[in-house]
Amino acid sequence: MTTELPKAYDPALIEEKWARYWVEQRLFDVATPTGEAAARNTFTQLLPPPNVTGRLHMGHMLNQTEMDILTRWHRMMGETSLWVPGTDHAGIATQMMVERLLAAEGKTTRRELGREAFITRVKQWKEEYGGAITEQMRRLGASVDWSREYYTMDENLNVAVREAFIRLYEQGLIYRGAYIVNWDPQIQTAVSDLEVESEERAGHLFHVRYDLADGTGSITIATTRPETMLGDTAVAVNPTDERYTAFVGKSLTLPLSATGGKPGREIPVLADDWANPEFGTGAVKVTPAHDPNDFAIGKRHGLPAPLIMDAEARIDLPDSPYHGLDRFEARQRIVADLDAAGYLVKVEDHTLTLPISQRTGAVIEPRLSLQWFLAVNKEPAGATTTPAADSSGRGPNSVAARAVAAVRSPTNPDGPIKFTPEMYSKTFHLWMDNIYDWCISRQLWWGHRIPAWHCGACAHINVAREAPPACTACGSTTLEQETDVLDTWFSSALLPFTAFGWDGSGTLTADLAAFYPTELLVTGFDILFFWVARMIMLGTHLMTDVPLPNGSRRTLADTVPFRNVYIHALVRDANREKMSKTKGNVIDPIGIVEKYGTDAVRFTLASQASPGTDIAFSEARTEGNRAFANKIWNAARFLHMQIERGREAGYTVTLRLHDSFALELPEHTPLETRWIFARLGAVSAEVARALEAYRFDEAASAIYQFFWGEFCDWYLELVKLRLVFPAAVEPDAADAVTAIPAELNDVTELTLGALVTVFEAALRLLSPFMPFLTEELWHALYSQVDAAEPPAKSIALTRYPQAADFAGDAASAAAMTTLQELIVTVRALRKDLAVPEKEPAPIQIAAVPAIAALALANADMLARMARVASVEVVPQTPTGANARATGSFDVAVVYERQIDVAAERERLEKDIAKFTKGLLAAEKQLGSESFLAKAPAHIVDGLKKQSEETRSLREKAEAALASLPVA
RNA sequence: GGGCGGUUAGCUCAGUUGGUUAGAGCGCCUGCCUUACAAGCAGGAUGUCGGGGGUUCGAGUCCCUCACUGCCCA
Repeated sequence: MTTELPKAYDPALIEEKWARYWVEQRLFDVATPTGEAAARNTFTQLLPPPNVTGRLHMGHMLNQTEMDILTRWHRMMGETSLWVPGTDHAGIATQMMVERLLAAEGKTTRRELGREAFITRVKQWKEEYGGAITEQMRRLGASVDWSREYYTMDENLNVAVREAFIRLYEQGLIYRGAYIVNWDPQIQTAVSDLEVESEERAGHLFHVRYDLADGTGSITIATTRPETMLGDTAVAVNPTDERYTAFVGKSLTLPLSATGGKPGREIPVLADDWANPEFGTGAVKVTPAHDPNDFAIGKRHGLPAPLIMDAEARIDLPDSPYHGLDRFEARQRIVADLDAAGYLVKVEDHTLTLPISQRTGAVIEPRLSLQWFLAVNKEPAGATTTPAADSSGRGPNSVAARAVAAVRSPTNPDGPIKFTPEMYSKTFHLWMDNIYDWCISRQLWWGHRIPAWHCGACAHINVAREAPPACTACGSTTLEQETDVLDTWFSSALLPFTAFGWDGSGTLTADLAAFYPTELLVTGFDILFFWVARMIMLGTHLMTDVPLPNGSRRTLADTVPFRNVYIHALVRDANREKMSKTKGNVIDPIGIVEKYGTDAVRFTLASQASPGTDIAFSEARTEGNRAFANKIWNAARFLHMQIERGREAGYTVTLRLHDSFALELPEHTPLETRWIFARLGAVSAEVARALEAYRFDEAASAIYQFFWGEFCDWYLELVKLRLVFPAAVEPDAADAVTAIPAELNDVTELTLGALVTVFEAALRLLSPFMPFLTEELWHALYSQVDAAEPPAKSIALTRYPQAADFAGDAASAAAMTTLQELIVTVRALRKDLAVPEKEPAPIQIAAVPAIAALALANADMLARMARVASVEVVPQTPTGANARATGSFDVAVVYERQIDVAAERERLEKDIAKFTKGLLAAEKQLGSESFLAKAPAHIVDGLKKQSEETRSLREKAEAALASLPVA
């Protein structure tokens, strides 16, 4: 059965079909290798889990394209190539989405529904809609192992999260404490520092007078947040600030605090270095419960820290006239009242930097609250090595210290984890050097609940796997489970081992034995700290207990979650603007895919994915790459036609898949076929080199250049010379077949075989980049050649082309290059001479005997490619307007038509100027003693040779110019 | 304020440890509907490599400095 290829390439007709086929046939499922096979011929990657609520964006598509290219490449290189997909339960995002849903449908709230029912509702939502983003992944052809798909709220994750928590708690690394956290009043939870962005906004600096309690004077403070004065417990001035020295130790009466006949509250004036004499008035109010810096001051001076706002950031002081007001409303009222009471000294315009919640966009309210933290710099209890804290005071076995040791950098060359581009390791270390404890609790309902029970009697915290029957401290049975859940990133930090069955027991599962550490993590810079750093911290800490397959204890290098991290660029819009919903410049990858096809978009992303540079996504380039796909499509149609003709002429067309054919070419193999195999080998080597270095752009460009610039533009045109089928020679003649020499027949058959062999190999080369197109054409090709089944269920399961698969033939490659140069020169000359395109013209060539012979021997090639009527070798260099000189030959086109003298003059003068410039530079260097003495011989020789050549070219150009008629 | 990048053709970007006359795609100009492909073919134009200084026989590449620009952290 043969497959008819439609005339035009239409990705819509093929992509969905193959996407479905790959999933249904489970082609990329990986069985756990055991025994010998487990001995590390694996390539394993973990998909950075997209939020289950998410929709695919360009960043995902870039990430997945890169991961898929590598996965497919390693698979085709014969490795056990495993790519594990999954999704993240995304605590805040998911909870918000379901809350919005509830509001929209039934006008109920989470609280009205209750915790249990709400969670059930979230799970329902996930069942129904949570697959959207993985559906999109399937559409993109991601060659993942769907049988291993994870979800960070899966039951096994729950067990693992609990075990990890308990372990860290028992080691004294998890603790609970009252600290200032970033409070998001919209969703009413603490968020980590990483989840806070800062934004500059226009605001005011309010100068407020605080009077001394003894009435002897006043201090004016400056604040951007006057509403927090309700919680002031001091005013601080710098100890070196002479303006205020006399005030230190005295008491101030807090303005507006005298209410209902009660006297105003008194607060002390403190000396503290934090007060900046340069800023504002040099005196700052101190609100320990609502500002991180003030909190630190409060700690230093033992100040009380009264909370003045509730979880929604409304004033929460029942006795105050501001009770119940939103913080911004309270600000206005308080400023008005201060003004009315004469305390407001002045108001300045001031640009302030506001902390904004990344998830909700709400202004963060720093708030004192009880939270759970992971101590990152602390030595774990029971650590085996003696703590010898470094200068930073960080324990050598602390999670941060191990993570730092794990990442390779110029200062840490033995680190087992290598970052690409390397510069990110600097960023990583810089961040790690300043890291502080990670707030891991969230006041949400959706997430892994913290396994702790508070004793109602003695307040002891019981951390346990299951609800304990009684308090372990006092025996009371009044226990209440902690309501907080864990930060989403806590569970995703465990993924590199939970994905392979880690349950906290220290058991080495077969999957862990085979796949941990994973080989590579491909991700964006944005989650370097959120996720990458935390995986490294928890992996290097928790995996120490799991033995190696040989039973020995893991060293640092075996505990790391991955050995390589490739950080890719950000995809921006065509104008290099960051894509954002508010700007409305978000490019939906699915829309682009529908317009141009997945293959074209993948190829575009790959070809622009140069490390360290952001990608300005270009639709024009995508269009160009769709044209590339179309080009290949049409090359396939050409092949099919030739195979059909061959069959009609009685040939058997055999597709000899990477067997000896490409390596041992028969003696009568024509030049162009020797050349194309040599090129195929060289390109295969280049692609391998590029992919090893994550140079997707170079790999893509090498393949593009080969497929279009060499295979299509040259080889396909040249084989038309060879594919002379008996019926095609003289369709009417009865003796057509006998008119063809047997030798020529051999060449036809050989060329037909070479053509399909090269094309099939080129498809394999392209396949990781354009999996759909190549799958379609590969199957179609097998249906066209002799009836045998394809050697695999998919091109993705075949061998990747490698340099050693093809005959290298340097002599043929060089000869071909010379002929190409000759053809291009003749074409250009013909154009200058305005020879009509279809009119053949003779040429004259002067060159060394080998090149002259080459031209004569390949006159047929010249005829086909450059309409050369005949080749005449002449002893003397042709000069004049119809001649050109190159380093290898001089050639003239014999044609009488007058040329454009002015244009020719201009061209020659330009050439001469260029040659002269080059010559001058070369002569200057060659005339320098020190150059001759110090430069390596091959540079000197090369320059000499080149300058001789340039001199000769310049002479010829001058002669040509002189021979031009005077204008 | 601290840190890390970037500045190369009209646009988007390559350019390995310094080495011969700096490349690609897109766009642009000219001519072709050549039976695989007009989503194509052939030919062509275009750069004081951000400015200045230095090291070197030799600098787009290394160093200093300035300018502009982006990102991260305060």
